[in-house]
Amino acid sequence: MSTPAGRPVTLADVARRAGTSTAVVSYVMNDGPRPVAPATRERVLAAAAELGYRPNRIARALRSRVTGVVGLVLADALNPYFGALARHVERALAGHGRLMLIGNADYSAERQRHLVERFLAAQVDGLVITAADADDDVAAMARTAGVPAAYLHNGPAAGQTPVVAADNEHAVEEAVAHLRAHGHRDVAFLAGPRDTGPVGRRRQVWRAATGDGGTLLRSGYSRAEADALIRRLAATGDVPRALVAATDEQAIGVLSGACAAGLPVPGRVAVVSLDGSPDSAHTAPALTVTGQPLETMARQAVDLLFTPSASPAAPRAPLIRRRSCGCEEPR
Amino acid sequence: MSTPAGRPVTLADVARRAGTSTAVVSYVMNDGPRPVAPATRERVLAAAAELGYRPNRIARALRSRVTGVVGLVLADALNPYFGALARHVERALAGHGRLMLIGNADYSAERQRHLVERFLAAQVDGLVITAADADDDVAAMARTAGVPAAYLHNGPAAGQTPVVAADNEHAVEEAVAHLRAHGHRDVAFLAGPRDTGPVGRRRQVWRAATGDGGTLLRSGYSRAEADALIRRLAATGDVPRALVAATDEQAIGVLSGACAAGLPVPGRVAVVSLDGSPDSAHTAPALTVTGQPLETMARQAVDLLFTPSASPAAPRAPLIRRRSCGCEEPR
DNA sequence: CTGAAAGCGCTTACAG
DNA sequence: CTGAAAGCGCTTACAG
Repeated sequence: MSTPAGRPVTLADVARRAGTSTAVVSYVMNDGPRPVAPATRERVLAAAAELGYRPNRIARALRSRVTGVVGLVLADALNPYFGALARHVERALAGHGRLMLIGNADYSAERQRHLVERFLAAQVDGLVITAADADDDVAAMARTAGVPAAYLHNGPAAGQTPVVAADNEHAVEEAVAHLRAHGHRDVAFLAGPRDTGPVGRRRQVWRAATGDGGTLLRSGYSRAEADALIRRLAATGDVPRALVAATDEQAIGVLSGACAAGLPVPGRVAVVSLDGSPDSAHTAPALTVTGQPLETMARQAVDLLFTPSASPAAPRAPLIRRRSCGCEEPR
Repeated sequence: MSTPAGRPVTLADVARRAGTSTAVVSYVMNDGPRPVAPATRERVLAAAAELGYRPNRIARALRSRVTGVVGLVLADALNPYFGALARHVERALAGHGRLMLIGNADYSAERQRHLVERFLAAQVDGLVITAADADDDVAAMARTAGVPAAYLHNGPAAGQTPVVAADNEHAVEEAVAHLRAHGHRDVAFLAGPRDTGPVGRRRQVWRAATGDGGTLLRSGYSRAEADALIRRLAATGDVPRALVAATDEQAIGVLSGACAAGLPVPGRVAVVSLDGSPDSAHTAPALTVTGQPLETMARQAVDLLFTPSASPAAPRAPLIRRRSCGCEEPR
């Protein structure tokens, strides 16, 4: 709706129509901070409705220094794990009445930095960062600007900013123990290219849990790269009998590579994955995973923005038994 | 960076330090609209750097009526098809120097309306909407507010707002023809619960292409529901020999259901899917799809915001031959 | 080429 | 309980 002039309706228009001041209109639109007489309130509400008044949040933000917007920097928006995390962050923010600005760093430290700069320029009320590069403590820029920030899933452990992540140690131990219970002495591990971040941590815990008893495999984090690795290994008969994949994307690549090479899962190679994003329940065969509590993680990170405190205890990722490990699938 | 007082650095601070006016500082920060003497420009730039000045985009937005932010309303952020679309929209917007506010409607008309309201209140410069409910022309609210909008993938055909979508007619015809070429006389179709939006259109085109020669199946749009359908059909031996799935999510559910039921794909049931999101290349087996040109679609929708015109021609979704239809996979 | 000043649409002390 | 007015940090005619 707009005034006859075609100009958007402002507070002043409503005040004029209701025969009162802009202060009073503001008080009724915001339910405070001063009381308003019921009769006046009614007049204001009626005027606002008649004119189709929609408050300008930008003007409000400039004056009150609260934009109602929080920025989320994602390492990789195309990865369903991060996609699910983003969805949960949006929902947690909606619970606080906040809108979400989202930006994708595509694993580039430079883009990550650029996004944080732009979000701060946009005067976000807070920043959630799933670090693309944990060596660059971009949250420090937020702190300097007085903007609360939290890392989610991955972030520099040494910095001042809290890092919310699942209990990866426990998850890896569960995964290895479960494959052992299926009778596998050697449990291989499919790691990323380098051992950084939470995925690097998973690799270390696996080594501690298996001693010298398992093969270390590496591939990029995409389905395509894990798929290619398995096909290559299949050509020489070197595919392990049991495997823990560092991420769901890699596990899904293992499944498609094994399928293409004619290697049955779990018969020829048993697989357990460590993310547990929603997708993992509907692969062929269904993936046994340690299910990261994404909703809890997202909520913890968002809550940290509004009530600053130390990093909360890392929530556990329970083992979800499905078919890929060798368990019978429930019907 | 901030002033000694701990207050954020403003244009006025920079002007004071550079010994000039705020107008001139604004001219150099924005490279216009008035010329500035080179020497003055240097002084301003130096002062800004020394103080760590970061322009307040909110203040700029209030004055200039340009926020630099565009809103994206998504029908379902957890669906990789929409996730990939969102990623492309973000990238296209970055090309125009815009940030992206994102909101998830979860297929609810009410939430979709609420998000558009909030985005308009946030004074977005434009709105891209993948409609959750094409019966409710929410873009009309944007038009009233003078904000450009475009529908992407799904939107009301009758409205004033352009709808960008792929050429679904051609895609379905290609899919059916390809399965026919593999020797299947009967080509079934897995549709959604109701025939609305582009997916409903696909169903109609399939019927036109097959006449009475194929079975119509229906399930919800989630992997889980398609998975359950196939298991149910398998129990009675009613799984078709060849199937076109309306969406990737359903096709992936078909794959996992068939795997669980011991039905080989493509041997027992050949599958072609109509989305072609990135995921579809790494399923087991890899999905043959008609690959929607998501990047082109996203770019078209975004460009429409900045240079209004009629809906562009629907880009085609080429058939991508992989394993699930019965083709040999390239090594 | 530069500066003084108005104004974008709100919120909020302050005075009544 | 209500109103007149200052001010958030910018941009941009306007005058010089």
